[in-house]
Order: sequence, then structure tokens, then C-alpha cells
Amino acid sequence: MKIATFNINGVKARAEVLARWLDESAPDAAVLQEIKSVDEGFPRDLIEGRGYHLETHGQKGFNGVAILSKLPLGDVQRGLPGDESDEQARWIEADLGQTGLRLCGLYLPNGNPAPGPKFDYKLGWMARLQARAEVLLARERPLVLAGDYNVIPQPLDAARPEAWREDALFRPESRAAFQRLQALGLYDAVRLRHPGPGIYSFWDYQANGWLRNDGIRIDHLLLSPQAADRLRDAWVETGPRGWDKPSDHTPVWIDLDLQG
DNA sequence: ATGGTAGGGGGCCTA
Repeated sequence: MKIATFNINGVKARAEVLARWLDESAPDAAVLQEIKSVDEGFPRDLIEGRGYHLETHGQKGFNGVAILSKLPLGDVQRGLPGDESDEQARWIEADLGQTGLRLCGLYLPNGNPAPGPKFDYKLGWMARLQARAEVLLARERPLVLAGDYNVIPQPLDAARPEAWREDALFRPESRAAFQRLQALGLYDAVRLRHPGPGIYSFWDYQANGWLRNDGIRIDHLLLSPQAADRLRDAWVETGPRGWDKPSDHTPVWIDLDLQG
């Protein structure tokens, strides 16, 4: 079963890219970030017309996440627990059919400028993510936490790490929080299969980041032990970053040996 | 030190 995460940077502006990607790459399930659409505005036909079930958690203008799946989605939950006053649409989770797999889609706050209130919000959000991950891990079942983490975990995850030294994506506090999450017993799927440098999932539109391969790896799939045991493969699909009107992110994938 | 580009929404904000 192939599961992907893709920050599409605007689902309406990205309709052609999304359609082509679904047709060519055919994920069994995927989580999307930065749909930048309210639920009523989401182009559902684009997804459902290709045989997917769809659950969205959007808001006006910014953020917004979605899950699509060939298998029916069960027990859908929207919003990261832990702060009733948080109105930003950054979290959705659901069961995939009868596989026993819980799939979570997340769009972790960017946090710039740091320090400041936006950085505080990012770290607070990561603390809530930690708490949610603990609850889900206690089920001792296959679990996938997939999305745009807005964290560069290590220097080898950036083409020019020194350029990110003061950035909220690479500051010690952000990296430490990501480390603590993994210390719960979560496995970075791409790193399980590809330990070396030069693997990126985001290239800035500005300054020709893509052409210069000036990238960073910030889109991750973290797996519970029960999911990691079934990991067949993990990879970054760089092709869509070179298409017309691309997102600034590209899809990241896992292939799990799960009974559908 | 700055600004470079893109999307959304409706005139700056977020990334």
C-alpha cells in the first residue's frame, strides 16, 4: 500500500498538478497540506472522480489539510487536541478501511520569525503533537504521522545548512522537539531507507532554488514500530517539482506491506 | 542586509 504526503500550496491553483500526479503516481492514500481552501471550495470531483474517498479540514486563505484514500476513511478527527482556542486547520486523522492503520496528516507551523509569538506557537504545537503521538502510539498499531513538519532534522537535510541556522525550521528548539518526537519510538521512513545526504522535499520559488537544487527536507512520514515493521520502501518523488506551475514541495512516499 | 516568487483575497499576509 502506497501512502504519500504532498504540500500542494493551494489546491485550486494546483488542480492540474494534482490530477496529473494522481493519474501517474496513483497513491492508495495521501495527505495534503496547504490546501488554502474552505471545505466547501475544495474541488472534490478532482479527487472523487478518480475513485478516492476524501476528508478535508480547511480554512479561509491559509493552511488546511486533507486525506484521500481508495479505502473508506473511518473515525475522522479534525484539529490537534490540546488547545480549544487554536483555529488554524493543521491536523486531520482517520482509519484506513479495515487495515488497522491510523493515518494522520499534519501541517506544522512555520514559526518564523524566531524568536517571537509565531515561534512560540510552533513549539506549543509541537508539544501538543508529542502528546497526541503518545496517545496514538499506546494503541500499539500501525500509525503514520505524515506531513509538512517545517523542521530540517539534521544538517544533511539541507543543501546549505548554514543559511538556515537562525531559521525557525532549523533552530535547536525545533530540532530538539522533532528529536523528542522520534524518541517516543517513531521512525523517519525516508531515513530508514536512505541515510545519505542530498534528499530534499522543498525548494523555494525564490532565487531559482529548484534549478540550483538548493533544497531542504521538511516533509516527513514518521512510523510507529508496527508500521515500520511493514515498511517495504520509502522515497521522495522529485518529478512534480519540475512540472508547470509546481508546488514548492514535492511528494514523499512510503510503501507498506498491509492487507487491504 | 536585502530581496528574490507564489497563492489567496480583496488590499497585505503567509510562506
